Amino acid sequence: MQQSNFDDYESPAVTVDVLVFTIKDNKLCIFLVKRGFEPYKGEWAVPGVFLKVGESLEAAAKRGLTEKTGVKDLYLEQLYTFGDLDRDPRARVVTVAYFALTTNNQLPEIRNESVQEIALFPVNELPQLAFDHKKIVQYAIDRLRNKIEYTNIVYGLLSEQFTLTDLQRVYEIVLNKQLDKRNFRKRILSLDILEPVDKKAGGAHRPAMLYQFKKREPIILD
Amino acid sequence: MQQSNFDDYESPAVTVDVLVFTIKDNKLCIFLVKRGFEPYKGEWAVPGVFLKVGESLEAAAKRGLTEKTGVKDLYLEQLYTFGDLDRDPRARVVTVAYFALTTNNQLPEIRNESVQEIALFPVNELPQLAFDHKKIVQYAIDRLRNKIEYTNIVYGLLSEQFTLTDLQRVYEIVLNKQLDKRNFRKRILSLDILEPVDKKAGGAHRPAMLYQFKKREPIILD
DNA sequence: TGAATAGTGTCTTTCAGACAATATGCC
DNA sequence: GGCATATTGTCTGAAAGACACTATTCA
Repeated sequence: MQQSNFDDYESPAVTVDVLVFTIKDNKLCIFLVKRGFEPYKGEWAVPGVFLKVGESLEAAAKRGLTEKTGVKDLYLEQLYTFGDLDRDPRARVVTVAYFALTTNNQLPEIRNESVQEIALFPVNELPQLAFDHKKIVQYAIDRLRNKIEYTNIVYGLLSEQFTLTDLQRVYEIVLNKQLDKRNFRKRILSLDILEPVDKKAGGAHRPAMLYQFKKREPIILD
Repeated sequence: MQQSNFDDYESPAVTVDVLVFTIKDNKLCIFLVKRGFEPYKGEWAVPGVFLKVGESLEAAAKRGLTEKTGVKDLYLEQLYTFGDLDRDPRARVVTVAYFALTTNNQLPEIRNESVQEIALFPVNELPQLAFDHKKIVQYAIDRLRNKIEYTNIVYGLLSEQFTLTDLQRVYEIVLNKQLDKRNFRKRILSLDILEPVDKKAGGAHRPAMLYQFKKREPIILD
């Protein structure tokens, strides 16, 4: 970045989109909003906000979360920046996409006139999406599937205490495949990122040991 | 992204910075430019350009490569988007960083008045850098070191034909550690991404088999 | 005591890593 | 023949994957 005269250039607009994932009814779901304005009015889209000049990217992502979905995130990470020319029919818009994981799968009240409706969609049953949002969602799912293999970010999809069966179920839902119970437990416990809480879960049958993450912050494993 | 009135928002400026890596004198090096304008006039920086409204991010990255360093890239990938508030003392600037790999380590003529000088620096002997570019360079090096472990992008640092010793040397330079010759060859050949060219390299002693990549395009291994 | 879930161990295969001797071409 | 580089295989330990039975609690 060298040029010193800013006025020589017309700037593209910058937005920050947030892909919020959660688990509901044993499905990996994403928060989407139904647009209240043109373009794509009435269509479903990933929630997003315009970046303000006095606001960091991450702050904008958190604002988008709160303003549009009411969700407080547990895990937030920058995904990718999408800047194709024809993404937005109105003008040139570059969007910095973030993805977030949360255990809060309650739908908030709509707090913004730009949004007609908010809903959770299973990622396998997505509606038609505005802009290039289908591509962005798929990119995020791929990232999530990769990243739970070598980090501990799955904590963002679990309440503080959980059984190993709960944990395995989350992995199976995200990866969309079944895992062997013994191998899963062997591997997870060998990572040394969990600690038993020594309480038992109440339930209809044999209670399971409860665990929690030693640290609920991102760790790269191995 | 919902708001439909663009004029409600003042846009941050958007730049695209390009981190071009190559190997010279058995060192991993990066192209840097000495700035011709304030701020940071006379300091070294990563080459970059303002994103034009009618230009895709990748096109801007390629333009930056050519305008500032004359390099034609072999491999180009988006790195990360940096948007801290205080990155640029003049105004709010969001930069989308790309990193590129090339075998061309010739210094081009300076073709742009915003650049006083162009030079290659070994990544272990970096000068003081303008803006937050030190952080960005480190981020790119980390990405490169990770990514040559599970992709074939090292092809961007090698001429079309090379010996296994050449290839091993590149890995050792990038990773900054020595590798066992037998294990390296075993692993690389088992990946099935190389093919022998059946010529021999001229040299002072026993000639080595020449290889080339079956495909010189990004592949994720395993 | 039956139903449902929790919890556990062995064997095999694969991959990474340590390690050194022989082969070839050129001078 | 001497030198410099190329090329090759075995052993060991660790991790991943296939696979099935026992233990515990509650109704």
